Amino acid sequence: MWVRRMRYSVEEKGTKVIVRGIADFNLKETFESGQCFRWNEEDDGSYTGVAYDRVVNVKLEGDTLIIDNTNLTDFYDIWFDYFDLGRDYGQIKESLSKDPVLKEAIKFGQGIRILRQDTWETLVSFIVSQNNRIPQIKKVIENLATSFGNPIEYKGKIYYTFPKPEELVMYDVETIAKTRCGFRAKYIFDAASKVFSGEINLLKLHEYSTSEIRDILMTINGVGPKVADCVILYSIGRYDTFPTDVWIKRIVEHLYLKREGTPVEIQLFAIDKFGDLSGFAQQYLFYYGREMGKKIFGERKK
DNA sequence: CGCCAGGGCTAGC
DNA sequence: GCTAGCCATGGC
Repeated sequence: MWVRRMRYSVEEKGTKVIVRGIADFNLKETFESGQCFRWNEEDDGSYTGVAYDRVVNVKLEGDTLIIDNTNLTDFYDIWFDYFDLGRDYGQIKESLSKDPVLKEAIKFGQGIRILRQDTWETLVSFIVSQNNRIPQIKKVIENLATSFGNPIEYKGKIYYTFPKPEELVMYDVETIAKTRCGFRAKYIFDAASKVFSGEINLLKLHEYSTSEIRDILMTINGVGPKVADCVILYSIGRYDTFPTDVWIKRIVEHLYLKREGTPVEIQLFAIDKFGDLSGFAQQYLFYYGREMGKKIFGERKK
C-alpha cells in the first residue's frame, strides 16, 4: 500500500540516465545513515559508489536525479529498485509523523531512503560492522573489494566489485584477515562457505517468512539478531523489521521508554508501535540520534 | 595508557 | 534462559 506509481520522466543521454520528478531524496542523508558503506562524496556534492558489479556516479539537482555511467536497461533492472524509486516516502513520513517524536526525527533526515542492496554484500558488510566503527567498516570493505573483487574502470580510476562467495572460499581465514577485519575473518569465511555450498541460498530467502529468514541467517557463525535484521531490512526489504543496536537502543530508551530496556524489549516495543513502517522509523531515528550526537547519548552505558 | 566501537560467541550459572 | 568476558583493530 506504500508503493504508489510515481511520476517520473526518464531519459538516457550519453552515459547518463536523467530522472525528473524525484521527491523525498537526499543523497547525503541516504548514504550516510549507516545502511551502506561504498558510496563516497565527490567535490561537487555528487556520490560515486559500487553496487551490483557496477560503478556509478549520482547527482541530485533539485528534483532531477542524474546517474552517470549507466543506461536505461540498468536503470530499470537495478537502480530503480536500489534507490527505492517506486515508493512514496511522502506518505510514509506523513503516517510516521503522527508520532511526535518521529515527526521531530524526520525533520533531520527528510530525504532518507532505504536502499535495496545486494544480499551477499549486505550480509558481509554487517558481519564486519559488529563491534566496529563506520570508518573502519568502510576500510575493511574496500580492502575486501581490492583484494578479492574484480577491477572496473570509471573516469580513469579503478574501482573493485564486491567479492562473491566463490571468490572468497578459495582463500583461507588468514588471508581474509589481511583486510584488517580482525576476528571477523572466520565469520566472513563461514558465510562464504555456507552460501557457496548452497547450504544457504540467498536468492530464495524472500520466499520465507521474516522469522524463518532470521533463523537461516543466524546459522552462520558470527551472524546474530542485529546482523540478520540488517540483511532482512536493507536487502530483502521487510520493513516490519527494527534492527536494534546500541545506538537505536539508547535513542528509544531516551525518547520513548524513559528508562533502560533489553534489546529484545526495545525491538518489540518499536515493531508494536511502528508496524509495517518499523524499518523506516528505525532509519529516521538512527540518523536523528547520530545527528543529535554524543552530547545527549554519549555518556550513557550500553 | 585505557576505553570503546551499528555484536556475537562461549563459558559458567 | 541469562550474562560477563572476550574478541582484532584502530582512533581518541
